[in-house]
Amino acid sequence: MQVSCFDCTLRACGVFKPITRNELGAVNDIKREHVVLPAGAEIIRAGDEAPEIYTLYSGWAFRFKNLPDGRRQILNFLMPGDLLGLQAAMFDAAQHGIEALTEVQLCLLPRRKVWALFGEMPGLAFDVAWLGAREEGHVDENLTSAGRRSATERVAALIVMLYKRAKILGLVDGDSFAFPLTQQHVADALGLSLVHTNKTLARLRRMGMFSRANGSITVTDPHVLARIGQYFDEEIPMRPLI
Amino acid sequence: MQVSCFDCTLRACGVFKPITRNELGAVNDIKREHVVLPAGAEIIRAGDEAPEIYTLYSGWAFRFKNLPDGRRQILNFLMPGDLLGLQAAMFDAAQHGIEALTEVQLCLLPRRKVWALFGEMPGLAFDVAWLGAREEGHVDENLTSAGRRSATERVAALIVMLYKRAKILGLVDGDSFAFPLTQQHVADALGLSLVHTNKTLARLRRMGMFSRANGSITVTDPHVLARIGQYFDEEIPMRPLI
DNA sequence: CGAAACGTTGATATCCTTCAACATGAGTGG
DNA sequence: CCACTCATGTTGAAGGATATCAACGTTTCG
Repeated sequence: MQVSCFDCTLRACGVFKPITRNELGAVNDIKREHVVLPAGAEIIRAGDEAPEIYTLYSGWAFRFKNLPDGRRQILNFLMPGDLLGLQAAMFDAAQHGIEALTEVQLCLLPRRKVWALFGEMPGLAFDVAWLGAREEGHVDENLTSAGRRSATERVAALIVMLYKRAKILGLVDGDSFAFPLTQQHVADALGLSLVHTNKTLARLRRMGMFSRANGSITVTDPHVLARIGQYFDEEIPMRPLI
Repeated sequence: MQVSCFDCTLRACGVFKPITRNELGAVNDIKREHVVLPAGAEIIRAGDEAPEIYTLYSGWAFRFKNLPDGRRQILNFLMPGDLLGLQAAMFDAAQHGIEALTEVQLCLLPRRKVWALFGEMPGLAFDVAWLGAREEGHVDENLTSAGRRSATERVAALIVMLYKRAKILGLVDGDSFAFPLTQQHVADALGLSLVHTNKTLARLRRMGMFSRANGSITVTDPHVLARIGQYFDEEIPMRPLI
């Protein structure tokens, strides 16, 4: 199990922008525990007061909102290197839930200490804000899907988006990567019914856009899928530009 | 025209959390220009490189994305006290546009100086991150509308949301406030067609939920409208909790 | 083996979109 | 002052995309 931030394999693979040894030490100092939770675990519950902040070290999770009658909207997916609970920690109560999609390893960063870090390590404060802005960008894209893309476009755009993120993290092998979402997750992320999601996935599969086997997905041609999904992002660079 | 941050009428009306005289001085030092733009002006264009950051001093604006074929999704509305262009300034190019909904007054905060401020005034760095998190919360809510609410619920939720924000800003008189959106804006924010938006608005109006006159909207009963819209927020406090 | 979660498929219903036409009001130039 | 245009709002009819309902298949796992 991961212990010291100095040995962090995430950092080694270039997920984070380089930071100074001082900054890394400061992060290492405030990191409290290394938590492991199983798939399906609730990491943050809507309404939680004073939730903590975590770095997702391994595994996938998702952020979501529920309407009073139980309808669920997934807001965005979280992958290694993402910060969990930042928005929630800023307010007096979490406005959303976060649930683990796979087994996850989390690095606990007590909120008070993160705020304290703002004063001591301004570079890290910037990085925290940057991670928040990147997450907002993902939500923006998902809102554009739910609001203005057809079912086929939504599914295609979602798969490409996840593919690109997985690729950056080095999780893509050939053109395959582990895909832990059920069709219900896809439906709740895209604002579609389960049945229609199933039929849309089947259509794209029959078109040869992707294939699935033992929990993995293989994307035949990311560019074609991006065109179908009307999805064109400008590669967000890892290193914030100051 | 507004000149000094020390005289800022926004600050006087309690929109911002109190900051120290030092912090205020620092903000005042980096503030460059006071810009006035007419309704419809593009404040930030998607693809802009190195856009600046602004505080919206007066007026309304909105943030949006376009698909290649022109379909438009409005991501969130911006009201006085909001920070414009923060997300865009963090990356190498803006992933969205920002357009003025009414005539707007903007306070220009050069991005480089804002980043410099992170080092000198950690309290302000926190506030910037907090404003970003609040905006993300608005996008979350809009995504939940587009993905999981019916047309009637979406319209109701949008009106209540804007009502509550306007109320906090002191823009609500009785239960009326200036409402500069066209039905096309409402449609693009909610992911509905213009025609269906019109009919849904008409239905809610006939139900007596609200009325309109010379650019203003009057909400009959915010609580009823919130119930129709399945919209229940916990009042986000002005002052961040550290 | 049985149960539970997940996936698939067809039939039917409905919400929302699209198309088309017209109404209203503001601004503009003759 | 009128004619004109353009943006915006309104309404009805028809079509289509997506939801809902129902049933069954498949996989996983205790």
